Amino acid sequence: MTPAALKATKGEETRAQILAAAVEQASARGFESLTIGSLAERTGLSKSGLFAHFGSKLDLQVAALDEAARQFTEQVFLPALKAPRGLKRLRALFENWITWPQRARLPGGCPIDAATREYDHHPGPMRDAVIDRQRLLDRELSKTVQLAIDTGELAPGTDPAEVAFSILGVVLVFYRSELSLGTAEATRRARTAFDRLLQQYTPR
Amino acid sequence: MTPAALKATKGEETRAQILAAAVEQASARGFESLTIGSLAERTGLSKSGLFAHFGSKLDLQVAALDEAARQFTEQVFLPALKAPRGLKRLRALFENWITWPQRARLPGGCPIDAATREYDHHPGPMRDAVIDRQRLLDRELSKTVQLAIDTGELAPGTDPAEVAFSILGVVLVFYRSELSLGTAEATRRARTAFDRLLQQYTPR
DNA sequence: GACAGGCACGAACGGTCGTACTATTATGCG
DNA sequence: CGCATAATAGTACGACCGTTCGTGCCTGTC
Repeated sequence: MTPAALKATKGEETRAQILAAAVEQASARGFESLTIGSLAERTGLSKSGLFAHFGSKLDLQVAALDEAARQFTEQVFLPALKAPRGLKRLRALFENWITWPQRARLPGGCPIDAATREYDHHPGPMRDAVIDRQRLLDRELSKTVQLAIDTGELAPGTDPAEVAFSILGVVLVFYRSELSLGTAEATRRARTAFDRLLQQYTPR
Repeated sequence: MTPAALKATKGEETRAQILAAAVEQASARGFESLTIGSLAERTGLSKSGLFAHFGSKLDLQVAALDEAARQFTEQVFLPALKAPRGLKRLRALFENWITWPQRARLPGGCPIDAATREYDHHPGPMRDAVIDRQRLLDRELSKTVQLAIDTGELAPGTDPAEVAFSILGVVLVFYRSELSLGTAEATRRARTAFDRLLQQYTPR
């Protein structure tokens, strides 16, 4: 009926709701916690009814990871593209990144962070998907850094991958410290670390 | 019999073996994967025989976390104390830290890293233990940084907690990048990031 | 009004989970 | 040695796991 969702059949809508719940749960308790039963209860479906939307539990997990990545792209990466290329865009990306879990109502923190740790050393489709995402992220982050070099805001000769590596470090320690330091304090520290990091690479 | 383990009864020995296996498994698949059955098979005990060593699964998990922390202290922190206080000790600590999983034959990476992500947002004894460990680590790391300020190797007025925060970030991104970049490349990048970080705070 | 498809349901399966209980074996001390 | 006790095995339980299967409700089409 609604013009924006012309092709959304009933089934697709239900599937989307399931995946939304799945991402939320994965954020809090990890992708391994995505059991058919618990998700069925959460969404008000029967186990078999929910199961029918995916061929297997593994497919469900992969779909949930894809959905999480989609949300990340949509809410973190794409909005940053509105900022002018260079440092401003890099800063916007960083800000979107560390505020994403709160904005997206993912109380358990970044689900992709969770997935990475869960499947890093666990061969299978989930690990493959996780590594792909990680490499993609690295590449996009490096590109964003490169643009800041091109604009002259970062020193020429700067290794974009090196900067991307360190930025990811700041994001990870932010996520980790949020609980022990509190969000406000962790945010403050993360911004300071980010600023000092960039300052290192700015031309004098 | 052995003079070093005078008071080690049979049961304590078995318990130690169980915990060693548990830490190894937790490193690879997380503490939530520590099931009675799988550990019993791993150690050649029966389910009930293994279970008798701990009152519950939760106790087993907590004991495994304690054991992992003990190993970390023993193999990462204490050896660094042999280095003279200041930058040398800080560097030794960092080096021990990022090489620990390999040296300790923990193919799944740092088990405490795993535990932190698993229980960050999951109230209960495991989370309490994890947060305690994290705060303890922060404190010890900050102290080590402070010593490098005292020796004049880092600039006076440096905030030790700020430096500790960033160092932890480098360690985390190292762990994460090990798989996608390979250990050699990740180690190289981590060392570079660590050096540049310290350089920021060295008196000119 | 008959029919077809998409969707969800309930019941049941073999399996593993954590955890009680009881029984059996191993150990270490006098 | 003999015996108390510690250590392990055996068995059974209810709960939940992922999955399969048969069934019925809706909705839209001829």
